Order: sequence, then C-alpha cells, then structure tokens
Amino acid sequence: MLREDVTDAIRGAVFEELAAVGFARMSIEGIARRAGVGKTAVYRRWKSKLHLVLDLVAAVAAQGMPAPATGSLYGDVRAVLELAAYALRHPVASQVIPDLLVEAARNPEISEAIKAALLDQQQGVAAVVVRAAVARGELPEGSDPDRALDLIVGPLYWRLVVVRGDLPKGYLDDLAASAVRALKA
Amino acid sequence: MLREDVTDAIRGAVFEELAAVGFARMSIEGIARRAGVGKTAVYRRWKSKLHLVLDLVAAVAAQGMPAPATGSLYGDVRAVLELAAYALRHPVASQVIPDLLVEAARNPEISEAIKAALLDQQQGVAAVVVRAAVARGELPEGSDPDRALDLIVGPLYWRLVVVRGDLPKGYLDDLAASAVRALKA
DNA sequence: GTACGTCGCAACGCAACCGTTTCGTCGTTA
DNA sequence: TAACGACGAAACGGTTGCGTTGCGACGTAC
Repeated sequence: MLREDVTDAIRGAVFEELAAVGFARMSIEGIARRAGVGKTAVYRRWKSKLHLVLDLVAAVAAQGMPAPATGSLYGDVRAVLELAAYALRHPVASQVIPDLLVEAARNPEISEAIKAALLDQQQGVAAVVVRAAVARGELPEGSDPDRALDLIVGPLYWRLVVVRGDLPKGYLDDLAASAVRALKA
Repeated sequence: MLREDVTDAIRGAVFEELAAVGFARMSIEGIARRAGVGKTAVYRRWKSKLHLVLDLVAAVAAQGMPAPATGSLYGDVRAVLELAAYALRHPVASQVIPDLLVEAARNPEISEAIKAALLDQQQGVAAVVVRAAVARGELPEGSDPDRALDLIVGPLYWRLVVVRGDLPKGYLDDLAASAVRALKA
C-alpha cells in the first residue's frame, strides 16, 4: 500500500517546482529532492513528469468552478472578476497557469487537460451568466458567451499576467462596468 | 572580420529554435545545428543563450511600432487591433511572444527587454491614440491610456494566445466597437 | 514471528549540453 | 605569396537528468 503522506508530499512538490522553474525545466530528481523522498517513490506512482502534471491539473478540474448568481449582469461579472483576480494574484498560480498555457501550445495532452480544467470551466460560467442576463432582458437574444468571456477576463489577464502590473483600487469595478457596457451591443 | 551571413544564419536559427522548443529548452548546440554552423561561431559572437535572445528582442524594439492616426478613436483602435492580430496570428511570433513573457516572470533581464520591445511600445501607441481622442473630444480629460490598452488588446490576446481560438469575421470590428464603447465612461 | 511491500539512499549506464580547445580549411588582406 | 582570422568539425572533462536496480531499514498483515 502506497503511503498517503508521501503521495501528498510529491504532489505539493510538483506544484512548487512548477511555480519555481516551470514545466520545461522541471525534473523528477528535483521534485523528489524538494519532497524529501526517493526517486523510487515518484516512479512507483507516475510514469513521467507529464503524468505528474496531468494528474495535478485533473485534480483542479475535478473541483469545478462555481457560477455566480447575484441577480444582475454587473454583479455576476464583478463576481467572476473577483474570483479570477484572486487566482491570478496568487503567487504560485500566477506562475503555474501561464507556464502551462505556453506548454499547452506544444503539447496536446497538456492542452487538453488545461482546456478541461480552466477554459471549459470558464466558458461554462460565462454561458450561465449570459443566459441569466438574457432571461432578465439585460442582454439581447443570441449574445455570444465566448465573446463575453473575452471582454471580461481578457483585460484582467492582460494586466495581471502579461504586463504584470498592479491592480488599482476600483479597477475591477470599472472593468466590470466596462464589460457590461461593451456587451450591451 | 565576422562573416555577416553566418551572423544572420544564427539569428534566424535562434528565432526558429525559440518558436520550436521555447527559451527554457533551447540550447546553443541546437542553435548551431539548426544554423548549420559550428558552436565556435556562436560563442565568438554571444556569451550565452540569454545574450542571444536579448539581442534578438532589442532588434525588435529598435524597429519601433507605428501609431495610427486615422482621425477617429474607432479607426485608431481598429488599426491597433489589426496590427496586434497580425502579429499574434503569425505562427512563429505567436509561440515566441508568450514564451518570452513567461520567461520574463523569472528573469529580470528578459523582463526588461520585453518591456522595452513590446509593452512600452504599446503603451506609447495607446497614449498617442488616447491623447488624440481627448483632443477631439471623443474621450473625457484624464482618460487612462493603460486602462485603454487593457480593454483593447486584452480580449484579443486572451482569445488568440490563451484560448487559442479562431478569429471570426467581424470580430475585430466588434471588439473595436466594444472597446470604444467601454472607454467612453 | 515471518513474509511482504514501501521506504530512502546510492549507484548504475546512458544521453544531452555545457564552455573550451585543437585542428585543418578557406577567403581576404597586404 | 605570405600572414591572418574566421570557419566547421571534433574532441575534451564536467554537469545534470534520465529510468533502472540493489540495498538494508521499517512497518504492517497474517
């Protein structure tokens, strides 16, 4: 029987190593070193570093992403932004997410995993939010949820991850208002 | 005297190698192999792969980025989006840019170079566009060019680079219109 | 109390790349 | 034509990680 505490230590080490050096530079030796276990313990559980990461991403995907239901489009958008900003400002996540996204451009398996864990989830949330807004009459029939998602999280991702700028007070409020205004075509 | 054609071959190989495997996996041996030159020729010109890439990025920075002047805010925004979409759809650039952006999060020298080559350029363009729009009375005094840039290129970058989705006909038009609408607070 | 499986540790042979050096070839310059 | 310097190729010793194997220690199940 594989020891649970060892498994957890490895999982944690993968996460930290991924944030510290990125997928490309990550090594199984480094993971074992960081986790304080032997390489044997790692190879007994996973075949390669790819499987390690796919397992990690799948765990994130499994936990799901909650869709807001505040009763207004602005409220929903603002809630989505709050959640996204929280994740993208997390020091570990803000390193791991863009790193894996770049890796996904070269590796179909990572691409598929990331899509299921993040993009599909977000598109699902956007679909719920848009559908509710349409039902309330806040948005016209046939509004495209994907385009809505672009307008909502695109600017935030750009600022936090690409430019790596700060998040001024009131920025999320303004952005939510801008997105709502942009959506009501 | 160093041979110009060899220098060019190396520069080209760096670009291709960067797109193919990314900065982290890139090796000087691989570059020399791809360029069809000896390692000696590379080391005679640059100290390390970091210097190779910094040199490449500086070359991009030096060529500058043109600011549009179409006479309307919508026209200017649309022109910026056209240029950005062209770059982000380029198969090599669309691999290299996000890769270096991720690398920049871990390497201050790359960060500085990328900032000068891309971000500062874009912020300069945004500043010109916003200033012109304010002068025309299309935007209120004190509009923030950085926020404008977030709203203009954020959604496009998200769609093309993060989601790696397609670009439907009319998307740029809609996005430009949305951005203009969002900016007029 | 014995047998089994996981544990950490260390070593294995192999591969890639590091940065340097040596060599013989070739083109340019004087 | 002689000297010089860059060229490609190959080899150097050193480092890192690969995936595998053998080891003795430990803990648990029977």
